[in-house]
Amino acid sequence: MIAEVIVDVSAYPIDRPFDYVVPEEMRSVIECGARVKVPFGPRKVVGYVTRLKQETDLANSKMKAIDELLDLEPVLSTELLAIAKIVARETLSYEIDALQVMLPAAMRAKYEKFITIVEPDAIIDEDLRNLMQGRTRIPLKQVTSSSLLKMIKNYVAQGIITVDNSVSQQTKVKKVRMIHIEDSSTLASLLDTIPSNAKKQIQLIQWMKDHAGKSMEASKVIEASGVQQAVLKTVIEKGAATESHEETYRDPGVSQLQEAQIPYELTEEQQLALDKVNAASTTNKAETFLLHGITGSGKTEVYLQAISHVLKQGKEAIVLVPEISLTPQMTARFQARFGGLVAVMHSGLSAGEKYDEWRKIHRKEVKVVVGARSAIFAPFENVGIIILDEEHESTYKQEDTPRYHARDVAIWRSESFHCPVVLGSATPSLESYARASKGVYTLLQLSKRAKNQQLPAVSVVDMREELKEGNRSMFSRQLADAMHIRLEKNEQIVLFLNKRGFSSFVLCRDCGTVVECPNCDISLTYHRANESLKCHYCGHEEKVPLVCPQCESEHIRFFGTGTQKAEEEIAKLFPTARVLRMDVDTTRQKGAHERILRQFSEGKADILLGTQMIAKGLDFPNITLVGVLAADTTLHLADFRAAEKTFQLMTQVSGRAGRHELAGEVFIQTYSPEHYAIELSKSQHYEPFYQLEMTARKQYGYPPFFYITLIQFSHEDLMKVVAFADKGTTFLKGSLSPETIVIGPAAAAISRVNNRYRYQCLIKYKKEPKLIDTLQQLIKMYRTDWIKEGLLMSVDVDPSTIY
DNA sequence: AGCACGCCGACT
DNA sequence: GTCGGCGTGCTC
Repeated sequence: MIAEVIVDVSAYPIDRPFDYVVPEEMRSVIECGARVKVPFGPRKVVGYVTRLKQETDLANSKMKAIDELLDLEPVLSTELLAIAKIVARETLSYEIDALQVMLPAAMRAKYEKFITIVEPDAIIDEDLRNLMQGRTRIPLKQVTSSSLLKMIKNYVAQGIITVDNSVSQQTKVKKVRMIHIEDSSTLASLLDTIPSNAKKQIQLIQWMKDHAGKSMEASKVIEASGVQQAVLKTVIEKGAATESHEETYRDPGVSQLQEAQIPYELTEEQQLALDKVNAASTTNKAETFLLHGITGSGKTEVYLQAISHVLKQGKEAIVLVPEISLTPQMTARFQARFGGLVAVMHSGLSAGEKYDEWRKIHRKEVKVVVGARSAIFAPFENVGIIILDEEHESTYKQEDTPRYHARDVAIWRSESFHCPVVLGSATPSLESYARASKGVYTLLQLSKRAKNQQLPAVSVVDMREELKEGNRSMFSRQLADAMHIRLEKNEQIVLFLNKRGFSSFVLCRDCGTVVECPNCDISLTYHRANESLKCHYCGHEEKVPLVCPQCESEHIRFFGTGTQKAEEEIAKLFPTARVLRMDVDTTRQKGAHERILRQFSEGKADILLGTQMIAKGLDFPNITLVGVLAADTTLHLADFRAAEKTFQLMTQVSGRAGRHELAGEVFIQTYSPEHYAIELSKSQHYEPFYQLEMTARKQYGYPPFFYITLIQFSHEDLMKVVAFADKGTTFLKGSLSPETIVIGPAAAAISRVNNRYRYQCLIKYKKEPKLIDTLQQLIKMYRTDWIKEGLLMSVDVDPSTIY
């Protein structure tokens, strides 16, 4: 028997299956999708079995045998193996990368070199003896001094020391010590043998008699009986109980926010949508739905009931949410409805916790997974429905290899399982809405709010007028007045600002110099907390200059507005208001999101001030006012999705107000009130925005009218990057169809990051059968020659941003 | 990607 | 003379 193995080496010539002989003893147990340890060249690596066969063209003499079978139960189903092939092909990534992305990071192999002393007596050196401390095998990386390293090399040559490579897994299954208490008669007779001065032992056995025959965790026994660890140990040795180590799951802690468990009564629209989705799941139809529902229209309830429906058929459900730690309310709702059947997967979990959640899915102990992007690869084998909430979110596109889009993977998987996909959004991506309009997806509309509340009244405030009237503050008079009223009424306010930090940049008013990052072509951001300037691209940090570095003028000051600056201004204007700030700086700690949101939900603050992350999912009854401090920030980005992003953001943020009994009001402050993305977010009407934006996309040749692929080049040397970008672009132009448009090369919007110059080239096409092939050739040239000259090149099919 | 093999300069 | 620099080529 021969196994085709994809080995854990990300390199161009290695990106193909290698044949290995399956040793006799593995033949009855080995399966596709299992991990194996194999010899590869002079070393050992982990690989994935992708096929088992009897024949090979390869000379028998070349073939080696599998070293070790790592999984008796395969970690990847044949379905996921097939999906990995599709992902690798469509995103032009290595198959091994596509396979690895499907598994929790904790399962990835760890490679470490070790040195082993074969002849301890031959080692005379004092330093080496000290380092070894009597051990015969230590990791090579513990040897730090170069003189010792040299010496070891010598010993290796003489055969006194050997170097070996260990391939281990980072995976650790958490074990707990369980105590199994004997029956009461055993305990009673044991009690007679305990000397009367051993009071603690007697106390423990007495306690055990009340719990005779039971099994419980050692820590619980110690806590409940009130004795020390040592006493327990002695008593066990005397035969009062037995102990064992059992597997357990780490407890990531369930969100505190709870919701009603009973399904809500559906509105007519919701029921209609649900019926259509249920019909598809009942008849095993791979149909993609676009559930377009305005904010507060109760999309989640439709998801929940559609999931109930598939669970009743004995199938599983995958639910994707943009980034789950942002919406603890969402998870809480799923857990309240489906209880222990839910696994949660998001970036806030530790590697061990993720691994445990993965194992619950793999063992089919849960039926529903709620998670961020990578949860699309949940190892279920009988999926009945896949849901992507907020389908327009760009976080569904992975920004590094494999650059897959969860929406695409969802549709591929739905075809394997013959199950429906539900894409839900109040502001669908133009691509999805266009597909729904063409009938590729089935459009489901929810046009009314579920509890029949009014949409909030949205006002657009022209900040140019404010400036003219002499108001230089970042709060317009209208917004400030509205805030005063809410504060008096003890209602809550959400303020949205799309920028963290204190202010966007530092500018000299005499010579116009903006302080820029020395490594990147971007201005630095002022951070109040440590009086520093930070680069958000490379992490460069420096002290705030007191005088202009160019002209030495003292008239150097901060411009623009960040969340920290806003917080300060609020303190000045509304001294009594209690403010919570939520941005990447205040939420870096684990659980900080939940803590801030809980504080706000418990009414411990009047104002929640935050960036992007507060736009989604907040659902608190007492929020009646939403203010967008600067709507323009996303509008003028050099990206074709800028208008769409702005409209989506405005609509999402506005949707936070007045979701319950109290009516909501929204103020959008902007310097471009006439822009259609802002103008139309006032009414929250998606359709007119869609029509206008489609006209613009058509005119400029962007998605959904054209597909796009972005090639990025970067090099430390400006001349070299230009030369390579030119070479690449010329090649593409010559190889692709004449109808395909190749734009560039041009300098990227941020033309230098981390001291590397960046150029890019954009391919636009409606139909390009040669695309994948041509890109493969380009990548081959890069991998074989260009990379050696220090060039970095990336290919992004269907990029989320070209900026 | 790693790792071994192999062919030329500066040191004990 | 040897140590070690990194160019070249291979991995079932």
